[in-house]
Amino acid sequence: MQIGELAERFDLAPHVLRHWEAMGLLTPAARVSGRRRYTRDHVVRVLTIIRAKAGGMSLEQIREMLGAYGLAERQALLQRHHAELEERQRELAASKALIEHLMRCTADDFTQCPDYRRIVEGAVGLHDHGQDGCLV
Amino acid sequence: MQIGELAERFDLAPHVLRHWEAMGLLTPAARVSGRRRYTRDHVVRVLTIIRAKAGGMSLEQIREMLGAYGLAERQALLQRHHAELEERQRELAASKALIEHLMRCTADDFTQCPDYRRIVEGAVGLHDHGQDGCLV
DNA sequence: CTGCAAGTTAATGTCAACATGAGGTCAAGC
DNA sequence: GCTTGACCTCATGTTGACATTAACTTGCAG
Repeated sequence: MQIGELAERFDLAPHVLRHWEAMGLLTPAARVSGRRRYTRDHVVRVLTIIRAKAGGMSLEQIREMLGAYGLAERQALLQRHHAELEERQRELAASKALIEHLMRCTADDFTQCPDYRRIVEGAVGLHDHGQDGCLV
Repeated sequence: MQIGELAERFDLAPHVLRHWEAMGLLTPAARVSGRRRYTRDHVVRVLTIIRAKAGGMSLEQIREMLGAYGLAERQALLQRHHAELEERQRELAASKALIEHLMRCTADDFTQCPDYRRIVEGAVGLHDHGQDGCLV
């Protein structure tokens, strides 16, 4: 398979695959008269990269993970990334809850809505260390 | 409240707040001898920005949302962003499932693990339009 | 043989979201 | 009155992940 076909399968531009290769994420198996030839393994690898990106990993992190051929090393990386994903899920859920509240809020300027302020102020440790109303 | 204090509350660098202001996300209420003075409203606004960013919105999107003072207009934006968040949640869940599988996989090179390949190939529409084993 | 589409490398451009640095202002304390 | 520290503006640098362009080669159709 040549670069164009592989790229099209995943709706990528060919230069993206070259870029990933330059970043050390992809290693083309062979060249036929200077052109990259990809195998089924590469398909799996590209999919892995795409999925990992969708999960918020940087190319650098993905490179590490793909480069970690030792079982133990890889599992440690996965462990870390799994924790990151859960953190992201929590953040997403919080943002979504906020948005859902805003969607129900009919105030014209939502930053004035008392419910909103309660939620948002509870979200971070904002325990009001300005002790009176004089927060000019 | 001055910029340093506000920034410190959210563990931000002051120049980030100035940047957000330059991008039209924040409008300082007043200047006292050239210096920005922030009110409680700004605290709410900063928190809103932070939460929105955590939810994956770009500064541009946030600017739009904060600028949309009409109820209807805002709700439309929120609707869209809510859908985006759900899409992200699905992606995150898929990535997490993949990682969880990888954590259980004891193969030395996980791209060779049949279970993994099944999952990953099912994930995208990869209905194998290379019709035989000759995918060189 | 002649195009022409699709491949190649290498260099450079883009974009968002800051980060950093230069050079200046201002109020408080000694 | 002089230093110190937090603030100011304006300009430029950085980073990550590509996108674009230029100049060239290759494989195949007609």
